[in-house]
Amino acid sequence: MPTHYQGSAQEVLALNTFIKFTRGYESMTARLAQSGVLGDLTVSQFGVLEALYHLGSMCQGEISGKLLKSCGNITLVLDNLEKRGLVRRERDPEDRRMVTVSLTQAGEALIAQIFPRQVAAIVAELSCLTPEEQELLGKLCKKLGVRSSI
Amino acid sequence: MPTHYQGSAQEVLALNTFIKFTRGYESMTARLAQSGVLGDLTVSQFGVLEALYHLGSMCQGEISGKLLKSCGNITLVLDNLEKRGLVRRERDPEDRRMVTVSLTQAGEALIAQIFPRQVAAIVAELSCLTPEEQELLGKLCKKLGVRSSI
DNA sequence: TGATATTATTTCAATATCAAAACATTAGTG
DNA sequence: CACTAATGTTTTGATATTGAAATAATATCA
Repeated sequence: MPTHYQGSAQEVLALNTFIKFTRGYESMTARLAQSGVLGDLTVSQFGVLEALYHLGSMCQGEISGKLLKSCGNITLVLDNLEKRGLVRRERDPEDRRMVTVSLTQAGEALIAQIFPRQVAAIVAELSCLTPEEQELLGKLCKKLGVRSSI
Repeated sequence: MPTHYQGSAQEVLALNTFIKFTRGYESMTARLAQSGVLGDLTVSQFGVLEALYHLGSMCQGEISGKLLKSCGNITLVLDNLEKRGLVRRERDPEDRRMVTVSLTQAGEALIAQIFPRQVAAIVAELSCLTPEEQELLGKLCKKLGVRSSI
């Protein structure tokens, strides 16, 4: 479904690229989410557990930064994870403004079980690209991602 | 921030590609949303207006399909657009299960004003890639998008 | 024709998400 | 020390999003 927009060649190219990029991302992540690999975790909950698992305990602001989500959002996601006993929150005794978040045993066990399955699902999703194509896609996306505001 | 996962070369490549892809998409769309180009429209509302603008009136199920969103979601987004007088809903007299959605004059005027600005913002976002790179990115993303479940 | 299946939309409950305001705590400065 | 920044988190109100259940309308077929 290319754009119907009547614009310059540059505009049409950029728009079509944007549409394919967006649809590629959205359809891929939708398939991953629907694959059942995450069990009853939401994508956000998985993201938080995965960050804590691989990077270790950190405060909420750091989680917010890593996942590119607002602090208010992280507060809610952590509330839900805490209710289920998957993470623990502790006020930092050094600086009582901050809350240090860490995985509980249950949280660590769960993410240790789910993460490899998610990796397998991602490998399968990307298997339609050769290793060279994956490398290339990564490089192009990196250029789009890092752009500090010009 | 590459993956910290200790896996096979294939797994590490796929994961790193996935991370760059995700971050490229999320940081780019976050910048577009924050650019102010959309005024007080949300991204979803813009998506609906844009589809109606370029593809013409259609029923809710079609909108849902084009935007890859659930029908329940589209119902809500349309409620909000309808409150603002930007779209009109009419039961299809041929098949009264369906609701045909069309732009009002106000809706058409608004999207006609906003769309070119959004195009300009997208062109600017993609300007860090050469036309050849954009072409290539589009091709790679298309492979990821169209994959019917293997 | 009448029972059943299919299709389109809405409703509901839960989670996500943001921006802005409110709070709490710490840091800095005169 | 007291007043003011700045920082980190929570709260609030609005919109988004899904999946499942509920509704409504149409199609099918015995």
